[in-house]
Amino acid sequence: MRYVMVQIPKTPAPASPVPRSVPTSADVARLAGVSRATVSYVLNNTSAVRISEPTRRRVHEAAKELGYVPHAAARSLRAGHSRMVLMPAPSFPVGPLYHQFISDLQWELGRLDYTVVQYGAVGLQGDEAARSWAELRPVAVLVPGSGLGPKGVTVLKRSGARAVVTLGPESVEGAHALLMDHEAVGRCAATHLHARGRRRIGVVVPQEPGLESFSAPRLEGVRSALRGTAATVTELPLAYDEMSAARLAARWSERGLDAVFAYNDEYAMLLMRALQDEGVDIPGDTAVIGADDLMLGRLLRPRLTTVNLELPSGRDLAELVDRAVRDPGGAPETHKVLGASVVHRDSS
Amino acid sequence: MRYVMVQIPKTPAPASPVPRSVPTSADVARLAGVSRATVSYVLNNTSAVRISEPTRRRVHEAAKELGYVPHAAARSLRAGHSRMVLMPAPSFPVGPLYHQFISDLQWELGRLDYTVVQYGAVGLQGDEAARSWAELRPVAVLVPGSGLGPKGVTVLKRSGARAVVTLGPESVEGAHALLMDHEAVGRCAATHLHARGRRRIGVVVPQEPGLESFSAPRLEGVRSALRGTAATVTELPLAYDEMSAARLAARWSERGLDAVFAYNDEYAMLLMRALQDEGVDIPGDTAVIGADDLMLGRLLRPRLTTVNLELPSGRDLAELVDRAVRDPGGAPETHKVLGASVVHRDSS
DNA sequence: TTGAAAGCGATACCAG
DNA sequence: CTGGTATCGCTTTCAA
Repeated sequence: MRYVMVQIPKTPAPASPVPRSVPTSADVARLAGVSRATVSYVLNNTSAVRISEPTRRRVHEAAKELGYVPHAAARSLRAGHSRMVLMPAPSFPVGPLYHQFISDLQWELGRLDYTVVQYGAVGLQGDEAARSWAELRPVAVLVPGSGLGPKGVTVLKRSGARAVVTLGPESVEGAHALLMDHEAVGRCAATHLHARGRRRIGVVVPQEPGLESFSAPRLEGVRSALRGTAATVTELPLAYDEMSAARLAARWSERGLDAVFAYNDEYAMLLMRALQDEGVDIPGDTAVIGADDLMLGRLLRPRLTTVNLELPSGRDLAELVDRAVRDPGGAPETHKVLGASVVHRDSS
Repeated sequence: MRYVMVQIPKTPAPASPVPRSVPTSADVARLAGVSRATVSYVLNNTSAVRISEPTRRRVHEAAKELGYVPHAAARSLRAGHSRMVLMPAPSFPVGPLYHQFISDLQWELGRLDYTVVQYGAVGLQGDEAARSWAELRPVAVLVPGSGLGPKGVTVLKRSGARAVVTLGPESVEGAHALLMDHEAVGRCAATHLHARGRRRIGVVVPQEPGLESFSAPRLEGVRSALRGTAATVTELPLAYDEMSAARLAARWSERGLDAVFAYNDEYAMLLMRALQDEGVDIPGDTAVIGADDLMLGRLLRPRLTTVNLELPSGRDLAELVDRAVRDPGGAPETHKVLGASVVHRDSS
């Protein structure tokens, strides 16, 4: 049942009259009795020009009185460039790890005097999306996931973006790349399980949309790590709810799996609980390993073994962006930025 | 230890030459052999004017050849308004609930032809921040949390924002408000615990910064629900790590608490595990209740009792925004938008 | 020390 | 049907 918003009756609303028009620097100039140029000089503290103290005061007072706020679009139009770093808002559900990363990044870019803008470009696909980003004339674009093609990169560069950085599984021609090597996550998990004697290995693949670009390489990583061994790999579709987990667990013994890599800790916890409820002994009958090293994984019993992922520091990425902006001609850099390492606990 | 980005050696980079200048509609006009006006008509499908088919083709071809992308800032400068809905990126860590809400909202506003932009204004405080938002001349501003004062609202309105909506614990003069009544969450939890005979009630208060604006009202809600009863309320500071939880649990018996409301499910899970490790029986010795109704709370044993929060639908909020934009003179609406209800499981 | 004016890119009015 | 042109708000050169 959908929750319905309930309006609270209002005390006689003053309904503050909408100001007829937004004050411009011309209004400030008029009120202060100076020219627009002078206003600009004063408000921007232009050092190339000296303005008398009385004039400065008059301008500042006029600006305050009118509630003047400069118009960013007009300014950057005139300047011919902006310091906006655009980031399409990720369409997939992000975990705390990624959220922390974004926050850091915003902070660090802020320190370098960039302005970070997350753009909600829902509904547009690939090059369409790139076009709509280009309309904002950002100085740099940071694209998470794998939605950008070489064509999109060209569009962005042609429209003045001095740096295009992708943050995903593969690098794109012409753009800097932060390679999130999700295959390494799968390899890491698989190697661990194999080393501990497991041979019939299941891999959970979330059914939630938007996660394929992570789950597919993780699965492929498992496959590649086990290639040439006697171990088998079984794909296990799983939705993020208890029913789906129960269904999977109910027929567990039929599959004869002795280990499972569960995509991440959340799916791992879900599945582990369902298996335990079915009487499967963990890690005796089946080993379970997750990924992301969530705090909560340590709370289950047995404590969950996991693959710890280390994202690049926001600072490093901010510096990469800044470097690229300053030297747009430079060769695209490609960095591997997923430190994957097993944290062995009790579930494997 | 900080993970260091490793650069991968590049094959001889073609270092695509930066295009000398960004194509404008004038360039398109020149190439197509028409005037800028005609270009504008063609590319915007202006219906008030008929352009011959051959001309249209020439314009489209020229635009494609040059990779022309219109300049959003110039356009909105000329138009005198934009359809940008600005949302300061929340500074607090957001859960899956909130993330889903934002996604929905973006989608729904997109359907109404608005463009949602999350603005990373880290480091600025209150009215400073409002000023920097106003520079972007958004048509509407959606402010999560409690960082906006009446003064900020005025600044935004003066600079042309036709709707200002706050999404937080209290309403602000002049702005529409979506009241997230976190006190209700605390009241809900406290009432439940009290009804089940608990009298010495602890309330977890996270030590992580940025959460005060949620935790304080939740605590106050507990207090107000128990006012006039014999029950006592004890504040329990807790950081989100196992050590902190263990420390708290170690001295649990001294406190003689028979119930705890743990801020949310994550803190509840953390604390519950620590208590169990100390031999505290749940719910026998101490009842535990969380909030947010996370999937993972159902995985612990005993299953975690929680307060389910229902956020408004993105669609409702999108419609509120649209309504406000169309009728900026209308009285500010105030809606209560947190449906809080106890989900009773086994930990209480 | 201050002011006049050009121009950033796109659009819409009014003539032709 | 198409082209000139004024205009949005701001910065910055050049003159005064």
